[in-house]
Amino acid sequence: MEESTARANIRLLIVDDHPVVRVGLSSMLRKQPGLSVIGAAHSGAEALALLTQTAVDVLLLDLRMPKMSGIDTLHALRQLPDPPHVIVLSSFEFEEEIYQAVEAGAVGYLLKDTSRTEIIRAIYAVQAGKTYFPQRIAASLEERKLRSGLTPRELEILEMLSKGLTNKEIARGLAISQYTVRNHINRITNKLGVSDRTEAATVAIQQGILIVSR
Amino acid sequence: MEESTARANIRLLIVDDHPVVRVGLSSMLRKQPGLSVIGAAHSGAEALALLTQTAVDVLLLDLRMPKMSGIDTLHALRQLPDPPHVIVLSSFEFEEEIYQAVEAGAVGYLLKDTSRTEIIRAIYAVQAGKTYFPQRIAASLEERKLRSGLTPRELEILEMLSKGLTNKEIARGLAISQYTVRNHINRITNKLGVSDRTEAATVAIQQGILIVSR
DNA sequence: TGCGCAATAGTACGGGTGTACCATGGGCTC
DNA sequence: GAGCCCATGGTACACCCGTACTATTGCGCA
Repeated sequence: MEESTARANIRLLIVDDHPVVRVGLSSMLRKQPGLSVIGAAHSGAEALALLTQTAVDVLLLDLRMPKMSGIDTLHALRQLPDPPHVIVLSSFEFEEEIYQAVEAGAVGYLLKDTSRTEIIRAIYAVQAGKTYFPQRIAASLEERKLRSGLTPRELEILEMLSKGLTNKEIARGLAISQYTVRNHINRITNKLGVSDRTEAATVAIQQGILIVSR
Repeated sequence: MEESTARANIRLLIVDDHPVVRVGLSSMLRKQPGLSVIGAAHSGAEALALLTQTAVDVLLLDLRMPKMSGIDTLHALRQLPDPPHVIVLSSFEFEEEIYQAVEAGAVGYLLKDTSRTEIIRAIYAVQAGKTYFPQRIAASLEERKLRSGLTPRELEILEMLSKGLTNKEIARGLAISQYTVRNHINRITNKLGVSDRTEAATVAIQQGILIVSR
């Protein structure tokens, strides 16, 4: 909780492992009346440490960071008594990533190619308790599951298939029949509108249905 | 050509579609003695227009931009009478991308999570006619082809296979025999150390051998 | 209670895939 | 010219895959 009347400023914390982005965001936001950038952390851990000492209203969080990812940080933030509103920053639009971030508690999402005005708009929106997603993303967040339409089981099999496992191997791994696996894969390729398992794997990666870990 | 004695400053041009990055780089570099940021373009086209009017020594170029990509911009730059030294900027380390950039004439490469000091070091290096690549990347640039070891033909087939084409379809597309295609694929899976065409596709995407266009 | 859906398992069949070979010709280098 | 790699084409064989069905079970929702 915070003193409600004595302060007009929204206190911001920037978390990004890229110096360029930290400097860029700070420069963009620090002289904006109504906002005050109280810090810029280079890691989720540093941000959490800062948050134990200082109250923060809105946190701008990079998703892709080494060691502790943005998603990890989001999970940790939820343990705090009075967590800030988190706007997630990402360089590319990777739907699975956005989806995970929202599940983990993010209330806003911005691509890094967003204008100063829109960033500020997003900050005010989330501070007011609203969510802020670019229209296209708001729609795709709803439609994402429907779009792929894959069931949990199908996603599981899709992931195994993309690793080069045969139907038999997948069947063994899941303790089901190879025929069932084949049926699942048949539904997967139908739903994705692709011709075979190979294309299913690449399309799934492209669409962010599958996350490739490097 | 440029007046050789009257100027000590290295003239920089920043090209990035992300306002955050433009502001960040400008802030980082503009007050550095010896450097002078003469502009920040949001597209390759804008940069090329600027270059017809002003001489630039070093160009900091984002690879991933809408419409005209960094690679496209590099190709266009090579047509200029006195092209600047280009340092390529990227958010992620995608080897195929770096490789293409180098082929297209980039002499330096920086991840966007690079420190101010290292960025400045890179600028001075390329201005002096040297190349600048983080050590790991310099090594991988050499080893990349060896690591995958794929021939041009194999890469071509790998790309087609990842789109779900069958051996016959690939054969038809390339006007060769399906047996030849199968032999190529056999060599591809052997070289990549994978079990089948599906895993070959996903591994190739992971390693940046294949670029997924969204 | 009944309907729909997900997950399961199966059969039948045609065609694709992967492996292990062998073989030839073109181009490049020593 | 010999040696090497690349691309090409082929045979034989075992196995995998994709499609088209059918069918059963269990869960959740109306």
